[in-house]
Amino acid sequence: MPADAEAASGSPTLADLESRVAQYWDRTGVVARALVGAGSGPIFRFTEGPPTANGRPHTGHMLPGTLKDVQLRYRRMRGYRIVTPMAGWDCHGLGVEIEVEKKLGVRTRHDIEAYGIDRFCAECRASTLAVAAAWQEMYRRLGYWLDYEHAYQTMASPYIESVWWSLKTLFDGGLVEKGHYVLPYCPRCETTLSSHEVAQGYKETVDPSVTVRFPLRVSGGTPRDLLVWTTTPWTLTSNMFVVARADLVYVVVREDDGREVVLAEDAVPRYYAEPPEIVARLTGEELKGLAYEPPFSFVPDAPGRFHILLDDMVDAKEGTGFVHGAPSFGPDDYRIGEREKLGTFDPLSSRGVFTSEVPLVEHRFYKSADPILIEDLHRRGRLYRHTTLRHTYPFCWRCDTPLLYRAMDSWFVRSSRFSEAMVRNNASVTWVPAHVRDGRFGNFLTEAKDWALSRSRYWGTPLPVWVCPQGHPTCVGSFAELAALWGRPLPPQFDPHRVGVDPIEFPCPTCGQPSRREPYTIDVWYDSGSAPFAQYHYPFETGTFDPSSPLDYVAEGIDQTRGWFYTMHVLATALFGRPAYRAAVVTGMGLDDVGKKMSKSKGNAVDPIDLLGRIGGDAVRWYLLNLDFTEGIRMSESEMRSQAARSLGLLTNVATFYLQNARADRLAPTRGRPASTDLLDRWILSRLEGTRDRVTLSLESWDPRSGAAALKSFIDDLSTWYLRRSRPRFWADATTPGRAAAHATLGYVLSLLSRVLAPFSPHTAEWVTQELADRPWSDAETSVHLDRWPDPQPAMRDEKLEAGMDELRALVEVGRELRQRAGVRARIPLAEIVFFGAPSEKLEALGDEGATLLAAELNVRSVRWASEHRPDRFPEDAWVLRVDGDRTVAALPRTPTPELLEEGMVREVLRRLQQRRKELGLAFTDPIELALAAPAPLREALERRRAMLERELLAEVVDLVEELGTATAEDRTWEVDGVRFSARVARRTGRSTPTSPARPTPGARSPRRPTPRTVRRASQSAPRRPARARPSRTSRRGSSPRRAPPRRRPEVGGARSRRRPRRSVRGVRSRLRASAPQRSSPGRARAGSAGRPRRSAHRSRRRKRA
RNA sequence: GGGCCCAUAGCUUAGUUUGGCUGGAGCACCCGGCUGAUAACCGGGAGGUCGUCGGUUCAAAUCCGACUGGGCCCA
Repeated sequence: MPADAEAASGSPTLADLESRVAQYWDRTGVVARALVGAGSGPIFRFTEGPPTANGRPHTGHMLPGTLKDVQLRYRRMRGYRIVTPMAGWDCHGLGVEIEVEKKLGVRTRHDIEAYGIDRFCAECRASTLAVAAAWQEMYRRLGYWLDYEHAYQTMASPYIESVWWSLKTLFDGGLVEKGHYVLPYCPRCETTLSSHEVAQGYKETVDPSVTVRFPLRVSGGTPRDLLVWTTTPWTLTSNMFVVARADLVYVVVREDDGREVVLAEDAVPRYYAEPPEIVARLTGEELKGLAYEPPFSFVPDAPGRFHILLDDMVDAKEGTGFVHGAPSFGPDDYRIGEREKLGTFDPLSSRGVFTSEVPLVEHRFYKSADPILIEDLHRRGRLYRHTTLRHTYPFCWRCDTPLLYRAMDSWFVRSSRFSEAMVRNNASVTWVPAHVRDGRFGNFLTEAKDWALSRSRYWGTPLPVWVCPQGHPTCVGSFAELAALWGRPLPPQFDPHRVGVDPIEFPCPTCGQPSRREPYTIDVWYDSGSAPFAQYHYPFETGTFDPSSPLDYVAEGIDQTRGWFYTMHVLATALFGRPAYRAAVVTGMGLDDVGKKMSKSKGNAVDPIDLLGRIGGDAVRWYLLNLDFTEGIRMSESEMRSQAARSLGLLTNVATFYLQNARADRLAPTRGRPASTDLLDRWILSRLEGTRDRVTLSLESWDPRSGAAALKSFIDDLSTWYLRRSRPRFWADATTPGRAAAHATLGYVLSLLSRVLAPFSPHTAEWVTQELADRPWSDAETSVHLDRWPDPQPAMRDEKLEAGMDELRALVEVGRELRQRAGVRARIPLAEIVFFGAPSEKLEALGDEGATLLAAELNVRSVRWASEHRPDRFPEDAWVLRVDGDRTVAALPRTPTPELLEEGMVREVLRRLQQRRKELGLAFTDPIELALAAPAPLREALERRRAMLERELLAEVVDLVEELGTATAEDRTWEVDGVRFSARVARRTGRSTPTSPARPTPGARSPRRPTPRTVRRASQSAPRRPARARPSRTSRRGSSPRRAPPRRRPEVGGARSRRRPRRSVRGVRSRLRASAPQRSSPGRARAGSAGRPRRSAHRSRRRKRA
């Protein structure tokens, strides 16, 4: 935003403000000081969830960063020592490899090995660092303070050594084992895939849908066939059993050809249009153990094979109620095969091609074998039905090859063995939102499966297990241990990646034969789950890591429940027997501004760094913190802008006001409670204390939303009520005590508010703090972020006062509405407003000051309460407002007295001249020369108030004339209520330093007479610029007739309907009603009839009066 | 296909735990007013099938069920 925008408003834009603040932080080293922390305070354990370094950050990543930063700033201000605010990068993994593969133009494992694993990994390392730099830049602009210089990296040797230690610890406890397990496998890439890779590759596809006869082996009787349905006919080559469900009802159906088939009763409608002839009904239990003829003869017969088994995996929602089992090609199949000790049969090569074990389709890719196999079944009369099915199926997200689930050798963490402990440990975790604990996360734990750890890849932590030809595994837990086993020192630049460890062989400790490393890397999620201890190189260096203590706080996106939240929890439970964290906050994912998931392919992804550069980190943070962040987050730049303008912009404006006015008196903001007895001062201090309280509570309960809402509402009250009503005091003469009290109060409020705001909007809070400081922006290394969190000050809180003010503000609304309905502008003073009833206790608590405040806001001379609601109690020529339902009744005189009218007109003139001053770009300290032309009555009225005009306008010369004389382009003419007047305003030339102040009149408004120093400060912080050219409102008003207010009948009882009032008007009104005599008046008119006022021209009447 | 969560005005949302006043705000829009920090403020207006359908109840945004749409996770 250009500098002149700043000048126009007097406040900087958020983006400008932030760059100034960021420069200050850089220059003074405040960040480093804050990160070091208080030193002696209680420890707050924290670990930054390491972003994966294979893709640039997107806007969704700003949310967890914001939440974490809010909490860390708050804890620092509470005196905690953050252990540790270290940034971290998750460096390994297939994602990084793929980036590098693209860059190098290689596709297959063979290509990589030809290129050289060492060179390939070096590229991976470089790629990682480049991505980390982008993350750091995003976080920096967001104001997320971490120690980036000492960021932990999962690819660093010490980190890897810690991971090895943990693996060995688990291995020694029997929790890391080699197993044979069914995993998603890409036959083209020749590797298993991790679950999140598989999730990326689901696509709709068409597969064969075949129902096959499995003849039961029965001696004699009618032949009976089990009907078995599958969409993967190729797996029938490896069939070993059929599964039924014990409690399912199966029926035997006699077909037209006399054969009998067996299927689940629920499946009958899927196979028969007409109800078939059913010859028998059986439960699954009764079918158990029956033998059948396998569909093919490739699987050797062996005890237990080719029988009906029972399992709950079966249901009758689709298919026939029988599922065929091929242990090598399905997780359930494998589990049941293991249970029944049936062995495995896998006739596929590593590239997914049938071997000679299945001669019928030898050399065929598994998918393309289907038609041949189906044809063979058909020829042998085994095919019952053959159609196709459209469904979703996983494909390799890299090469689009259909994946297969296949039993493979793999290393596992046997997490299923300690799932109960994980559930137990989870019970004490505070989750936000709470349902995650027993919902999604809890479910994962209860059903925890073994964790497939090994990957057949290159860029990752190598699995530190060596195996000899006898199959004796040796798990290595440290570099020193490896050297000892090897019998010689590791090279000086030892790299524990594959390049460094693959060549190492050592004699098996058990049998002495040479052991070679298992050629796997481990799942990257194990790396990041190790962060809480591995970032310290525990246990080789203990540092501040305490194995018995969970982290106090973590926050990440909901996608991490199965990711980082889970792996940390598994490792914390297995290694340390405790939960991984005490509080976990889970956020929704980032969506675009129409609520769709952001993705590069859709082109709707916004670059967060660009966004932050445009609108600033505080605007983004403020938006995120005021949302329900547990749901999907719409990243709407325009919303961010407008919400920030409404709160943070208001605050900077209030601060600017304070600086321009209050600072003139050299009043430094006090840290102690200002001693003012003024009603508004006491009120805003009470509101401040309440706000501090709510913010504290929200941050203590890990959910900043209610705190942000409290801050928003406070800033609104500060600007739109406290400051608006306090302005006259700021303009009072310098010697007036009320002025000093107002200054002290506002300064104190801004100072304390900036501390409470600091965790939420660190830049804005710092700006306010610096601007208010004795030595602003000095190199004294002061910062609001080095301040302490404000202590509770219960004495400052006065809830009765707040309640009373709420009622008062509700009455203000009634009064304003009344004025509008009566057609009397706010600028024209009126003698009184009358409310019927008695002021409530709450309102009474505000005392005379309350009445004065109410009168001032409504521009009436007095506020009167009439106990009885009688027409003769109304003011002369009353205009009565009655609020139906609540039936607050209030009245105003409709006709101002001549004196009041005159005063009002003078104020109209004054107002336009002030506007003119502003148009001319004059500072409030610039003196002017003024020539004013008006018809006689108005001119005389102005003449009588000449001194006041001079004061208010800082006009050193005032010529009151009938006509301005020779017209100039600078002249302006207005017409108000039919009265025309003109003015010529010019900056007073010559010495611009103001001369002596106007004679102080007690209680009267007077312009500030700042000291020269103040003038300089004011212009420094808010350089003026020429006024923006914009259409003159006054001329517009002059040329178009004012919309007349609605006519109302002045009689009592004019009813109208009213939508729900704001604030607690209701309470005020119902209490008013209690004392209103005709509360049940049957004459109450229906809304919309008598109460609906007609539009009518009041203008002529007002003109007449004028 | 399964699990968890969500759906209130064009947008952001309060209210849902524990059913009960006429479902409140803010932004944007229209009319009017005010304004010496303000892109602000004040009054009025318009804008809601509380996602849909069904159930429980004297009474449902709120409790229950199904469905639709969205998000995440799993398959």
